[in-house]
Amino acid sequence: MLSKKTKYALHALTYLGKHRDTKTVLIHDIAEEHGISHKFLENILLELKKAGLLGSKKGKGGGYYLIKEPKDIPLSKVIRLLDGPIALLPCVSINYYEPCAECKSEASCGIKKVMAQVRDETLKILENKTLDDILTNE
Amino acid sequence: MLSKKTKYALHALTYLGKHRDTKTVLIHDIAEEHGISHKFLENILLELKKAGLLGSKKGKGGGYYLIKEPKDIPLSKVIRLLDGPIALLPCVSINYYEPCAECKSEASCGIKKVMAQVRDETLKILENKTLDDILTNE
DNA sequence: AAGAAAGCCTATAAAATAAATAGGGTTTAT
DNA sequence: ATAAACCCTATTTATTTTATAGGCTTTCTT
Repeated sequence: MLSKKTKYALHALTYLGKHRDTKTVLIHDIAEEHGISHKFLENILLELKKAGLLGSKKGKGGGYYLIKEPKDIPLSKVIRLLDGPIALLPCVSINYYEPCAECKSEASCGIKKVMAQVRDETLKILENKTLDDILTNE
Repeated sequence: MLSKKTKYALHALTYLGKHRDTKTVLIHDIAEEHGISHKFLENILLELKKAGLLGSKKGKGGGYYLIKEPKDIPLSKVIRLLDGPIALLPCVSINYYEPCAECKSEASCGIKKVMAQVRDETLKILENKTLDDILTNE
C-alpha cells in the first residue's frame, strides 16, 4: 500500500493539474480541500519541488504550480520519490538496492529471480500510468 | 516492499518445496538455513498452515510439509496472507476495502480509477507467478 | 520602510506498525 | 514417562510513518 505521503502527493498533483490556468496554488487550499494537515503537506510539496515536478513562488501572492506536463509525470516517479523502492525486495531494487540478510546466494536465489521479473512487469505498469490518466478520469 | 514476514514465508515455502521427498521439515532447520529467529518463523508457518498451504505433524518426529502443488501457490496468495492488500490504496482493495478519509467522492476520483487499473494489472502478475516459478529458478 | 503573506528548512514528538521474544499448552514417538 | 515438536496468545522492542513545531527568508502591498 502507498503511504499517506504518496497518496497526499497524488491528490496535490491532481489539484495542481486541475488548476494549471491559475498562476499559483496555495498549500492551504489543497490541504483544506482534502482535510490534510497543512504542515504535513508542506513537507510533501517541498519534496516534489526538489524533485523537479513543481515550481514555487515565495512571498505574498506566492504558491506552487506544476512545471511538467501531466503526461510526463508517471506514477513510478511519485512513488519512488516518497515511498522508495517499487521492487518487492531490496535485492532487486534498481534505485534502492540492498542485499537480503537471510539470502545465502543471490546468484542462485529463485525468489530474487522471480521478484526481478515482477519488478520489471510492475514498472511497465507504473511508468505508463501518469498524472494525465488521473486527470482525464476525474 | 514486502515485509520480513512475507519474505521469510517465501523462503520457508521454497525450502519446503525443495524437500517434498522427505515427510516433514523442522521449523528449526528452515530457521537455521536462513539465520531467522525460530520463534518468529514459527508464527509465520502457523499462518501458512491455517491458510491451507501447509500441513503439519505434531510431536516427536513431526514438522511441516507442503500440501499444495507449488504451481498452485501464487505469490498473490502469500502476500495477501502476510502483508495484506495488493492494491496500492485501501479504496481499491478487493479483500481489504476501506474508504480513504481525504477523498471527497469515490465515484469521481481519478486516483481511485487509475489505481483500480493498476491493481488489476498487478494482480495478473502476482497470480501468475507461483512457488513453482521460484523453485525452477533455484 | 514596514508589515503581512507565503514558501523554506530542520528538528522533534507522537502514533502506528512490524519484528521479535516469551512461555506455557498439547500432541506423539519411543 | 519423557523428550521432541508443533500450537497458541500475549507482550515487548524496534522501526517507520505521521504529524507538529518554530524560526528563517522572500516578496508583495501600502
